[in-house]
Amino acid sequence: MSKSHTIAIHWFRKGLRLHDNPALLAACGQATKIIPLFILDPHFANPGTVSPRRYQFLLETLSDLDTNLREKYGTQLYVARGTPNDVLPRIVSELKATLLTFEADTEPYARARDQALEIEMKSHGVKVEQHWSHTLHDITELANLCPKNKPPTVYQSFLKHVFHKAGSIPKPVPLPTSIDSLTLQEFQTFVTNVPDMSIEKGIPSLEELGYPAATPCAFQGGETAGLERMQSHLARKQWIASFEKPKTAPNALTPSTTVLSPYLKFGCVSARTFWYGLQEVYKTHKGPRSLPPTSLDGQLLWREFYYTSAYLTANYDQMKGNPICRQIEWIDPDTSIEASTHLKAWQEGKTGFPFIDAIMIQLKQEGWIHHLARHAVACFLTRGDLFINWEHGVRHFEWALLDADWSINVGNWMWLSASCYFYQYFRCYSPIAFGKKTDKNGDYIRKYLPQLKNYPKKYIYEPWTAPLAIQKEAGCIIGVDYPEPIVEHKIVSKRNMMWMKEAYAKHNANKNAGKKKRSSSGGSGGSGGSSSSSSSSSKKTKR
DNA sequence: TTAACTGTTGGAAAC
DNA sequence: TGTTTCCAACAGTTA
Repeated sequence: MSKSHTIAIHWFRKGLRLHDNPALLAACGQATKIIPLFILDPHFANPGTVSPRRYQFLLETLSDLDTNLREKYGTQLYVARGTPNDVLPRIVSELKATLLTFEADTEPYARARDQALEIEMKSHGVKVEQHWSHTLHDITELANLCPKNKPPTVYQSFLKHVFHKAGSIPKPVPLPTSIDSLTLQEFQTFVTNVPDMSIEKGIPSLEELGYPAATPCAFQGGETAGLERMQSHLARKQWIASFEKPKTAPNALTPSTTVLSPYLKFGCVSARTFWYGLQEVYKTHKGPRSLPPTSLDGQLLWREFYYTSAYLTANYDQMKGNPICRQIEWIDPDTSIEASTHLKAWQEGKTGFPFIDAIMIQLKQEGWIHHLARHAVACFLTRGDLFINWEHGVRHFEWALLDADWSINVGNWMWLSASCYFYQYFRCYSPIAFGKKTDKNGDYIRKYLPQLKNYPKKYIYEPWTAPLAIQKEAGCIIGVDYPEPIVEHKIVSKRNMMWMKEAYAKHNANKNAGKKKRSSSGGSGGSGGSSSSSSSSSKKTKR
């Protein structure tokens, strides 16, 4: 079979795997020589926006990919430093490559980057091929199926009217049979004009990127570790078939869910491979299975839901100018000293509520917390207790989580803050009661807040209520060795519900005013006018 | 148009 | 110890 290209570059971004990688396979099918390339973009290689934990996970993933390319295909991963839109045109023209393949990406930064790149590549006479393999379906296809191209906000109707109309989910593609590449020496004889990309340096260490040295982590990055994790869970057929997310514990000492999210985020594990693995278990398992939304395949469907919603929503990651987001007058940490202190206490796990603080410490140490733990701390930061804008929560999670996924993270924050998708603001997580349901003894708190480990279980969730004698006996004085609670939950949560009620009333008033205006002006056709204008007048004083 | 129904995962008290 | 009931009551969908 003759191939129409001599040299192709397969650019790894997400999709950091060899299995089910249609873009890589397309490169192998069309070109004689393939350059597997990763680019360390300074936009991401940045201690301010990516935690050391997640960067370590990424570097482990790159290292695993490199090893697999060497051992299975006799090639390697080439790692360049620089901005992709600068690096790629230079490499392409040095190597005289005529094909560039990569996996499609829906995030705004990636969309803008890829669009500019595609134009640039065309001017070099390079064919660009994007393949959809990060999600179950091509997100643009799902977006096109959305009625009036409106972002979905209700899961069940998304499934009914959008997802189930998209046809069957593409089957994972096979591994490449071979990947013929260039040796580093050959590569370097081609690439003579780009010394600053440091390709010969290979995969960097954390220190090279300005991070502290790597430390042991519960979750090892990479396709190999990800597939092993997936397989070991798929082998527990009864557990897989009966899985119901709301029934798993946020404060289990070993994770009560799969922790495949970091691997799905980086594409170490293919969502489709996991999907079909699950379907195989459901098919062969005797007895009933749980169903979406709470089942494991239901979790993958949530992912499609948020990706589609994010793709169709302008200004998705902010409140202002975001058409699906309630406009709420949150207390601003930039102008309120108290709110800024509160935000900092929340980030550092020093709120004085052990359940909240233990979660925030686990997040910092391990880079992963259970979904319901995310609920508890997100509710606490926003409508539950501190009444701080969810955007601050997004930013902290975006920095700290191994699985930080823009579409899902932002969506969950809007959900929890009752800004979109979920509106029952009077249902509020208690920072004291919620954790007790699954951990009466407070073992989770004892693990992550060792200063409290000797507290009697009666007081472990609210240590400030313990008599001084007991505090002394436990070796931890509240206000000295562990903070006093920064707010009185009962009082602020009631106050916040009132504020939420006001914000909702205002929203409805604006909506109705908009309706009236439209009907009186004779329905001039122009849609979506309701986005702005809610927060203008009448400033409440909140401090 | 209206009204009933539904929405992945609440808390606290009563049984 | 586990299940039921009340609390106070929103938005989006469907009949």
